[in-house]
Amino acid sequence: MTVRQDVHSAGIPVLCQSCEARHRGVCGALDPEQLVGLAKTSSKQQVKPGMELIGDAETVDCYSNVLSGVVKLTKSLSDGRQQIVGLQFAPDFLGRPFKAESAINAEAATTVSLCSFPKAAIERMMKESPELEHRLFKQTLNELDEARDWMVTLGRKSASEKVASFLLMIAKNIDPAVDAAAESTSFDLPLTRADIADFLGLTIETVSRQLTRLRTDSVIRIDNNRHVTVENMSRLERRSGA
Amino acid sequence: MTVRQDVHSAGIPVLCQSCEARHRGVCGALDPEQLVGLAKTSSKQQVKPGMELIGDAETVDCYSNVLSGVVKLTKSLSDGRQQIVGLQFAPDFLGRPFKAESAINAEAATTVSLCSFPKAAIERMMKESPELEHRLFKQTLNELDEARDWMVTLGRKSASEKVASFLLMIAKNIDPAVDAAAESTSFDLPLTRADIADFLGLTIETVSRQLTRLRTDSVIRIDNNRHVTVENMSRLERRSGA
DNA sequence: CGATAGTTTGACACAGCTCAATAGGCGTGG
DNA sequence: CCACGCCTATTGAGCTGTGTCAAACTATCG
Repeated sequence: MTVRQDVHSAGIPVLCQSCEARHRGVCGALDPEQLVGLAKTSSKQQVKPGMELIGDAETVDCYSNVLSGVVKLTKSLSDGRQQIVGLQFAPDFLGRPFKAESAINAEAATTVSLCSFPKAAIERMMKESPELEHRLFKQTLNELDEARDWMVTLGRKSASEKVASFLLMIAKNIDPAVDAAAESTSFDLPLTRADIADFLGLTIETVSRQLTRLRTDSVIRIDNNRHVTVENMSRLERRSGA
Repeated sequence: MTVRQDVHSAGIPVLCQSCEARHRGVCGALDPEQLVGLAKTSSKQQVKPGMELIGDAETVDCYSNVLSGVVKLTKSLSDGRQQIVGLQFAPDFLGRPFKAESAINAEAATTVSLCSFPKAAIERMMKESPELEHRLFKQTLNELDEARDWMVTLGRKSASEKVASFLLMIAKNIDPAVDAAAESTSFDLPLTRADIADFLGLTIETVSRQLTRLRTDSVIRIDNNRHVTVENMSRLERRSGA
């Protein structure tokens, strides 16, 4: 994508010009002047898979935009059982407003690039600009809708339906254009089998068995453990239980 | 509770004067003038258990405050399997801002009293008063936190831990003062066994068995099927898996 | 007092878990 | 280029917790 220097990007920090968070994310709420102010204290960073971004019960002092990659939000029981309670893709906003301590863990599932700002800067800007708070509110409502969708999956679907639902969700996130009509799609799984298990409330073994079942039934193909090709979208959808 | 006509309630509609939603709910964001405006179009109503408040995929044209009782938010799969994805107590706000259609069902679990307003009135007021939107945002963040807590319960806890967690949650909601230190508490279950099963992703039978196990282990007592006395709060907590 | 809806209890089946062994992918170093 | 080791994923065998189906029990209300 070429960065055009036209009326729309006049006065916008270089950092932000081609940034997805400005187009579809929360930064879209800010005018050039505010962007400049924020860009002064913000910093881009690249994070390797497995790195912890926010620790449970840790004081959080920065918020971030996810620019690429996938972040997993997890919660754990005292004995180590873990559950993924959310996945964040670009250009999601990462952080829990109005709370000093995080109740969840955030960890890079893939290589992730982030744009981080000090907590205080965002909170000041939220007071000045109702539009920013409005955008964050809308994202939170979407996350709540997603969380509730997954509660149905966790509570009421069988293992094979869970795995099918997961693949569908990933396919739709990677390529928002795909739907049941599409013949086939293909993508890299952003999660390991262990992560998928933590996301679906299953064990690694069960996830693996269900994936091979989908493979032997030629609903999907799997290459190199990570690359999935959905051969037949509508059959996958029928297996998702929705 | 007597309604005092003092400086704090000057100009406030009679309807709102002793209303919990004005004290702890979203109406606290409104000034007397706005309350008067809203009260003109609002109406209190009483709803019997089992009544549907919002239908899935139905156009919603009113929002409500829950004034008493418990509302269950549910989602269903096409074959009838059902999952409760949220419970709302007074003074929660009921409704999904910025969306014409609801993706979930809302149903009275107990007798519920509501204060309802036209959707348009709230949305107009939200534009005028950032403080109102701010309160709704905060409630949504809390609901998201709760939803994620339950995802751990749904995905990773055993049936007995689920039932214990459910009893703890209800106890804390009925009497916010109780904690592990408290010797015992007692309350009426706002849900039937079938509802509890739908909430925990279990069957009626499993819920029943786990409740009798808690009873025979004298962690709780049950009278008339609905009234529960927690004999030993900390033992219940230990069984909840947290 | 019977009717109805909700709840409990029992016997059995099976989906998904556990433990254990094998296979495959990938980077390192010879 | 192959050999090795590490990590991740797959496959198998057996077990167990929870679901299923059916029957008995209880509360509530006309």
